Amino acid sequence: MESSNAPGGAGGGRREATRQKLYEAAVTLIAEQGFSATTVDEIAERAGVAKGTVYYNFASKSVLFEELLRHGVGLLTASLREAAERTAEESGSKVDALDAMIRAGLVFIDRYPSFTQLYVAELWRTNRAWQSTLMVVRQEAVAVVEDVLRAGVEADELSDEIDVGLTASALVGMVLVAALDWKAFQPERSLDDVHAALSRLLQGRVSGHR
Amino acid sequence: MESSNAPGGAGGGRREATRQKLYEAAVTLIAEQGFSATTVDEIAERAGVAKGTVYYNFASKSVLFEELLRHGVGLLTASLREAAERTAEESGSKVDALDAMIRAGLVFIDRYPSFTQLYVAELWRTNRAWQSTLMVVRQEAVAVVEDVLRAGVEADELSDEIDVGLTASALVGMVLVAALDWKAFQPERSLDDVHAALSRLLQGRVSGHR
DNA sequence: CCTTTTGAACTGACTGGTCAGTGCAAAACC
DNA sequence: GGTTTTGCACTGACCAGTCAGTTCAAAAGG
Repeated sequence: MESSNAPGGAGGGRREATRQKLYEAAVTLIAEQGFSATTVDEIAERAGVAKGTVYYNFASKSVLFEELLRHGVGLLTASLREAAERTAEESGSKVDALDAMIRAGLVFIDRYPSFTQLYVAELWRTNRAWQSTLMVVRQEAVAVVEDVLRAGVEADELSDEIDVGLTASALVGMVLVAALDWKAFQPERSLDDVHAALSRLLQGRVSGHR
Repeated sequence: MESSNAPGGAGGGRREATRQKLYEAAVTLIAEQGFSATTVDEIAERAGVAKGTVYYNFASKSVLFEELLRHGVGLLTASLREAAERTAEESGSKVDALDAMIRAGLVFIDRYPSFTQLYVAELWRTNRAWQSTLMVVRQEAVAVVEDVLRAGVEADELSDEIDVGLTASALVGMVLVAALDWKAFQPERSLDDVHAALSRLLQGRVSGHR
């Protein structure tokens, strides 16, 4: 017996493929309608599986959502960290690293706009079942930015008067909102274009005549 | 909304008072749970009125929500515009005006955190009944920031290379996310403190050694 | 008296979750 | 090799509960 299942990690198991389909179906539906307005029947239908399959793969609707959150933010965090490290090797400049992370953030949002939207919509809610999951996962992502900021201060490349936590939040917000507006209202613009505008803002070349 | 009254347009009619109570009840519940997860019974109960009263005052749950959105963003827009105009009279500097608007934004979020949260959660959704309302109302608010940016470019106080629309989005995002994180994770910090950190970011005193 | 509110009962549609049963490919057996 | 068994993955009808919205007679309120 011992037939199918995924040994080490992401194999091509039938199970894993089904879960992936369910993630993809759930992410767009929940982004559009919100968690509560999205029914399990809809998710199953869009994924092309039966409702029972959803409950075979996930303990409940909430659990499906929580695992989806973890999955998505995991991708983002890895991408940010990779961008920061790659830049660190090449240039050593922390401002360059921040800039690279901004780009990585934009690339992520460009690829997974629905996930981003859903994440933003749920992040500041209180009293929800998955709130603790959300907090943990948020901290993981923000911490990557904070680390770079802190390193920048230590390298005397950034002012030591900055508030690391708040500045990290503000930078994340800047990218998040600009990117969501981009995808929502001007999807034809290029990523480079958007990146350039945000770079300018980051490097303080907005106020102060050039 | 959240706390006090400030009806904005009406005297102390009994009807208006009831609507106000319903707004206040709805805004916190929907911010916490989302629109779909919030029941009309809950809203009525928290407002201290009978369910029939909700339907006497609003055609439906959605209409209540839409009018709530209009009401809230109206307050924000007025506040932003007022801050910009007041600063314009006093100093004439557009950067000062932006700074004043940042503060006005923070004050608003400080006073109505639930409304802000609910607004963010709904803003980028698609295919929802109130989407057009939301777009209109968003544009009203962003336009205030854009106007100041444009004036700043014309006065040669800001670089003419900036992208007005995107920069406005980014600034709004910066304030929004920083403020929501502030209220959610460090509510004990003072508004001045947060404002100072954001001012620094606005004026590009982060990168570049002082 | 005319407007507003009450409060409880009712409906009809919808939803999360369940469960007995099916299909099928690898494993065990002869 | 051919047959039988095993159990994973999946199915979809079904159930018990929930909710938006309606109705209405009666009570405040002003």
